[in-house]
Amino acid sequence: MTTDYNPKAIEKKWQNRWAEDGLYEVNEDSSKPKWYALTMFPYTSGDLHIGHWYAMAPSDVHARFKRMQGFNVLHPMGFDAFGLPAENAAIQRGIHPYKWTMQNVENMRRQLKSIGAIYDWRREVITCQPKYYKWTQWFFLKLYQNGLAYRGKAPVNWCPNCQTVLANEQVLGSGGCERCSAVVIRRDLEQWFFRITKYADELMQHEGIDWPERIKIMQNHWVGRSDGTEISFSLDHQAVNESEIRVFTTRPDTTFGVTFMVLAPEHSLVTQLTTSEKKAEVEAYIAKSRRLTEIERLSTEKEKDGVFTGAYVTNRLNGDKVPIWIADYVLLGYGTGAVMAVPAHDERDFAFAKKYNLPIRVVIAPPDWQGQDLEEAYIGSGTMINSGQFDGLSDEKGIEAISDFLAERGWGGRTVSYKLRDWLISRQRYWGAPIPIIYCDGCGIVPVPEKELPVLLPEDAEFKPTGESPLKYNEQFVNTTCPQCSGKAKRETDTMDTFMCSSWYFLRYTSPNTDNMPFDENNIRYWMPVDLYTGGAEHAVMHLLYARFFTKAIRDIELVEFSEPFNRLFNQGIIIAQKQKMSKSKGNVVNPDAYVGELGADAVRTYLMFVAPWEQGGEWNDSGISGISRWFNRLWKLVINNYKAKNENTNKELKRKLHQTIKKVTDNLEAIRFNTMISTLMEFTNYLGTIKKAGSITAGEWRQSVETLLVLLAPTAPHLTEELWQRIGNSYSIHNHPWPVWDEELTKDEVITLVIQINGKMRDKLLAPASITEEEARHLTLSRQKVKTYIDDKTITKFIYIPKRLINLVVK
RNA sequence: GGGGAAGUGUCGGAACUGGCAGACGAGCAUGAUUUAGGAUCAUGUGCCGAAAGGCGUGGGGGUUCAAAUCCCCCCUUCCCCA
Repeated sequence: MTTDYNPKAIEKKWQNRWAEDGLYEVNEDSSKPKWYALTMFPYTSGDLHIGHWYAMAPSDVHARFKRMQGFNVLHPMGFDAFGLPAENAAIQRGIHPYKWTMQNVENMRRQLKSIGAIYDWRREVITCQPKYYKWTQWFFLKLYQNGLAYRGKAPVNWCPNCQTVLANEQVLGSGGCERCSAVVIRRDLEQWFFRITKYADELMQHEGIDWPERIKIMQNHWVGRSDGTEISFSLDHQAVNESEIRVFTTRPDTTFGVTFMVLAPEHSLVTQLTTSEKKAEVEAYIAKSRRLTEIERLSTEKEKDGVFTGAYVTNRLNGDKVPIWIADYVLLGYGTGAVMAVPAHDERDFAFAKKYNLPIRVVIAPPDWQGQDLEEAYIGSGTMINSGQFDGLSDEKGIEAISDFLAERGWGGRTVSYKLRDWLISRQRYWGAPIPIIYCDGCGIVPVPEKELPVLLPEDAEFKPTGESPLKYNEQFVNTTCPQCSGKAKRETDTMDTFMCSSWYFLRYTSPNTDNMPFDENNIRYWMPVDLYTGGAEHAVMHLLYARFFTKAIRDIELVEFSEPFNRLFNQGIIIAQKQKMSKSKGNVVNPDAYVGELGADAVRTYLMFVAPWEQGGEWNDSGISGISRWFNRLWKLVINNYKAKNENTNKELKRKLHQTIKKVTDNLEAIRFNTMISTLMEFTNYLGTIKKAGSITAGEWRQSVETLLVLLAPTAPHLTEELWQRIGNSYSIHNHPWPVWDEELTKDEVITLVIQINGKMRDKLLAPASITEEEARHLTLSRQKVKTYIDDKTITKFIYIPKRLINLVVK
């Protein structure tokens, strides 16, 4: 039976067979080492594009490799199914979010199956299903009971178009909404928060986990720990109870240079402090700054402006009266919402002082400074001056000395500040997990009892084009009774940020059908933590930081025993087309289904891995994928057509090439270097091609070589190899075949090429046995005719010999 | 402005701890074969040069017997943050 390679037919055939046999069903098995290979689950957008393939196909290859190596491999798949687009579809097209989402799931599941991955669909997780979000709510209650969830008022990013709160990460650099681009404004709302800041320091520690350096750096920037000093300025004001205003600074050594103070416009003391003649001006300024986004306020492009409140504080170190200003470059949420301004030594303060003609007092002497006015802020180091008893100290020593001095007198001291803020999880939306909280006039905030979970989303919700949450107006949902006093009460109508759903889905895969707990303890102990987590780098600070926080939080609640969910993280790059990111508007979107239909899933999988290093991302190119197709066709014929041996002696070179190939393919897979792994397999195929023509190995060697090649290629091209495996008369399934091992001794070359350089330039080559000594090499080199013409009448001043590599003669 | 990654043929990309630059694939060229197909096979393909040879990894300098790889300065691109 010799037919042509027909990927369409064989792929369908084997996918059906594998599904029928449950070949990839995975169960806990303590007799095998486990391997948890996780790919970030996709959002239910409706269509599996080439970017999904780029994320999923290579990770499946790696998981299959581990499986063949004898690991019990969990490589699950599911759907991140809550989120705004489903709700927009409901508003625009009148289709219920659940229906829209599940239709998308159907389609994407079908497309996912065409990849030919080892997903065990019995373990599928869909976050919008009640059996899943019941446990999302349960975790909320656990966090609440343990003081890690709280309700608070806070200025939030509000998109007037979507009518919802956005996380900082969801606001574009331009200050627009991530989804609709409308200008985001600031607004105060009662919200639910998770106390992620409690874990700020632990989140900056990545010891013991193998993550890309740049992701760790990005997370640490996001947490933004800054060690500094808090300084109290005394306040004496009849309208205000407080007797001080505290500021945070990393430069307490410049405290004698403070010439004004700046408060955030939202600072709680501003209204009381403002004098009557300044009131109108201040109020106008506050109104103006409310319209600006945080990004705009902090932008270095924007000129710093502000308003004097008419009030003063006193600098305790030198008794100076310091005027209090407000300016929008100071944020309430960072530090104390107040900064001491030292124009001589801070760029922003300098610009501000120049603009409003405020004094500039130098307290750190710049090099060669003669007392003249500064042209610009001096932010470098130097000796303290104009600082009373601290004069003469270096700025470094001054930081210590002043901090200590303040601490002794109770005027402040060393402290730590973070950029990280608590995680705001409330969303004024329908399509998310409802926050399981009830508000009772008598009892206050009452958590929904566990036995009443899940708090279901009402099916009869009405989706208004205004975008307001339908839950708010659903009487049946809102009105309830208090679990404590049985009186009339109202439900929380906000739902949870979908990052909450994705903070624990990897736990659910271990026990997707456990119904009395979110997961089975034994299964968690068996599978977790994830051994290899792969996905896009765009999740560096959001999902990955939240998932780490969540894990640490439930560790402290004693639900799990580990601190880090993902041992090794790997970020794949982005697949582009025609030098650009793919997008519908550019019309350069590559549709994987079309290529799968024509050239096969195996070719698409292989091409995506071959095109470039996975972490780098690559450009889709039609002639590139046809190169893979050609290789498969050649391989097909090579294996199918009979081999005629013209030699009965075993071939040492073949054995060496075979073992070198096994070694390189294995090492490359382990290191996640798929492109070179594939080129190694191509080289071996080409080598077998020349062997076949010559008939230079025995029939037994031929069979062994072909079988090994198929096994090595099996993770990459699972359908093609299964078909050929069967056609050469081997038993089903190649995917249960153990991974080949190599013999290090057999990989070593017996004959080596020594490169001969003269003065560092390559002039000649020498074939020699690997066992050659330096003396022999020198002798052989000097007797070469070509070498003689170069050294001629010159003298050899140096003879460099690098065993098995080269000889370099330095001549004069 | 700060942080990170990267610059290698016509293109995607190889090159282990410094040791033959350009593996593998694409493209192109020539030839073979064929019931003109985006098939298959063979050969060639960094640049200059007739050749000998010389020059070549963004640019400039340095270390070294030897640099794509290490160090310093500069330029460009991309990503993240402000």
